[in-house]
Amino acid sequence: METRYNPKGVEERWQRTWEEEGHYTADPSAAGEPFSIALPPPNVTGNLHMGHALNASTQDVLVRWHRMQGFNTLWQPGYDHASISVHAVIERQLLAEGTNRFELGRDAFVERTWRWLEEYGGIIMAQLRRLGASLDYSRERFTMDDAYVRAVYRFFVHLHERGFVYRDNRIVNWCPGCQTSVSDLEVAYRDQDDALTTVRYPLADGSGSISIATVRPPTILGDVAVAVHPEDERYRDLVGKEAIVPYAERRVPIVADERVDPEFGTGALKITPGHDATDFEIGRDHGLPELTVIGLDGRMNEHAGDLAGLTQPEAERRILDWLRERDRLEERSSYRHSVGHCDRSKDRIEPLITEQWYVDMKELAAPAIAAIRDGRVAFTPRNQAAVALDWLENIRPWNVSRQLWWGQRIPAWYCPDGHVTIAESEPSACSQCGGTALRQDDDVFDTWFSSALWPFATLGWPEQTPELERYYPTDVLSTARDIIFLWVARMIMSGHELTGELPFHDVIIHSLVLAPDGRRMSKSLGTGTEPDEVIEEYGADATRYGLLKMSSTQDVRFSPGFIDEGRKLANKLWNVARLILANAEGATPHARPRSLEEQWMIARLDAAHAQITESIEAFEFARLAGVLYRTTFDDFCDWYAEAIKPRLYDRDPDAVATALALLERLLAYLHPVMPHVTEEIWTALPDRRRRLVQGPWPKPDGRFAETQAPFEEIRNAAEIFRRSGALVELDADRRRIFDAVVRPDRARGDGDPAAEIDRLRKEIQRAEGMLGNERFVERAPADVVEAEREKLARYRRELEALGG
RNA sequence: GGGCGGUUAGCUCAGUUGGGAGAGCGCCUGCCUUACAAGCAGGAGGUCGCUGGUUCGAGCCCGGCACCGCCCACCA
Repeated sequence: METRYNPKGVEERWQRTWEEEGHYTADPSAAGEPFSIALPPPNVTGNLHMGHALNASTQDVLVRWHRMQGFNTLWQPGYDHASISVHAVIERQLLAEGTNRFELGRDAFVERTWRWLEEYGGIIMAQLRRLGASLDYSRERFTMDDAYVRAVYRFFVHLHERGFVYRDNRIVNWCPGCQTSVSDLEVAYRDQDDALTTVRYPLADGSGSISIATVRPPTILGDVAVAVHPEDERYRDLVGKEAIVPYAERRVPIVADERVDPEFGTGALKITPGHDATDFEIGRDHGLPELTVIGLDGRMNEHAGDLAGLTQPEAERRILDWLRERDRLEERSSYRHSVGHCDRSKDRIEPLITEQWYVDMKELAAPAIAAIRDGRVAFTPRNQAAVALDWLENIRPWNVSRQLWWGQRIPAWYCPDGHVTIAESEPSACSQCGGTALRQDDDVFDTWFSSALWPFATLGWPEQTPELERYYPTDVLSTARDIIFLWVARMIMSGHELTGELPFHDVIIHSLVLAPDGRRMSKSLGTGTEPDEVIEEYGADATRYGLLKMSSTQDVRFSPGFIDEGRKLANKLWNVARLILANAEGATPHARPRSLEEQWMIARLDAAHAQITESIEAFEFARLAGVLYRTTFDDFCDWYAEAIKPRLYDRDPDAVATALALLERLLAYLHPVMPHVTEEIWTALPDRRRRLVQGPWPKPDGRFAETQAPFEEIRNAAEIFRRSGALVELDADRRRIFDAVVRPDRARGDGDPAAEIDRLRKEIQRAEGMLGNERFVERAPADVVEAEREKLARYRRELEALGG
């Protein structure tokens, strides 16, 4: 064995072995309590980023831990088809080839996407393997699998039968780049400087004018009204009159509406229902027409008169010139406001009125709200539940249609008479008139419409498969904060609605990994660090450990320091194993822990067992990593291994056998976090009949809890010795451990006893002060007071030992 | 506008019912010690953001303020 642990070959070899031997493969017919997690499906085109790696590490701890305890585990992998992201990639290619999807045609486009995915998609599973994620790779699912599409259709038909599905002309967030609508949740608002233009609208009766501020002059052509606040004294007299829209020279009513902010601009608002969400609402309430002057391509459309066909900046120039010539341009000022951009393409969102499919979610939200409220779905950290609840309680209709080609095409068919038939498979005739010339809807579903079914559609729903029977509901869902609404809330709703059960009972919201400078990790900003690079440099075990250590807060800056800590831990473990194994030849398998340090180490492992169990059950992975580090470094290596070293060199059979037994336990505890190095060492232990990956998970011994106190004495004595060089009275047994660990020849011994005496006197003063305070003794908890008494006694003993 | 989180050592972060300020990295000193120099031993370094309050006692609980990050929301 080499003196340094080198993870490279080791990790790759074990990853292959575990998978080939089928340790990850779930068998619904096998014994054991089920434990299952559905991996949040990464985008099929995506690369593993730090957030994925962190999330996979935490899930793998849970999965491996349960597997070692004999649970029948399934960690379900798969991909999301990510319709809009994939579109962006393919369309960029087409653009480079001087064509576009419309020239190519729908069938060819979809065909090309499939081919491209076969070649370039699906690299994340390879990256997850490299991390050591124990997913059942044989069960990979895709949201575009035939069976999965059938589940999506069933979902839609079900919602339709329940009466929740409808079509409507509403204002949507239109992305001109992607040529589709996107949901509110996929619009990112960014501050941007624009010009605020104040324009005079003449009153129709010639009695004057009303000034209105806008950041988008081209939309003036779509104005159908002017609105003021009903309480606004300045304009009270104008309500009910008419104004003339500039350029269009159209007469429109002046209405009163409370949604107008009298403080903003001039206090008068132009109403453009076709191009602004608020205006749309106001327009509907006042029964105003809905006029669209900008087309799906972002250019002025046929309703824009002589401006038709122009781009918006061109139209804006023409309108401004027109206004200037007639002295209706009152003011142009710089104005900073937030503007919506498409999350995917970064194009500026164009609010437009289009016909879309909607799902009324109110009834579906109610059971989800109840489940979160009463804890049947518990969030960790707890406060994230409030975030989900707030959204669910104010839930709005879900626009589920997208004007894209890559995705599950909406199963709605139109007959020439305009009737709509919704069915799970292509109908032969219109459900209303029996017409047979049917045409399927062109749109596909919002990507999240299919991911909402992930925990059960991957298991074969709506078929009653053995997998569904055995592994559903799943146990835990682990994901990042940014998709609580998009995904988590919707899974809860759809799961309850379709399966009658909640899809999981725990939701873990893990930290967001930021770049070292505190910004979001992003390839385009050059602030990203790829997990692959980190694994290459430090190894998968170290990476897993480091990521878990980073997982405790809401946001965390990526720092290699934690990964390096993991590398140290793996190396330490490797070397202490070498120490024990180098002296283990011919060791008897019977472990008889006789000495104090052996018993103490068992007690420490018992304590670790309890802490490990608590941390994992509470999903406190950073704490788990800390416990493992301290148990390995401080307890096992610095104290126990040092103390037994002389006996190991003497090949004391009991010491060797005990050391092997304890190492075995330590390896098991570390395995969920650092599977590779632990399995590698495990295999070198004598008489291995099974893989560590299959357990067993060690049980606490429980016999030696009382050994902790005398061992503390030794540690305290060593502490004093190191600080002051003063020798401390110990009995022979304790003296032996003390000598083995402290090694006087190594310690400097030139400490200052006077300083230590000073320190102890201060401590004694403090403790005496507390214990002398009547209110403390009366009011503080009894165990706290007792602990102080013990400390005081100890300090006094130590002081005495120093001759102070 | 509403909500969530953060502010502790030079850096990244722990700190579990309020009771002796911690870890890793970095820095300084001494060691190639028969597992490990990716190591060992020792050390320096902090008014726990500011400010009131509760308490015998506050990094922790309550009020206010400042700054940072994120989420939600129809400000033209």
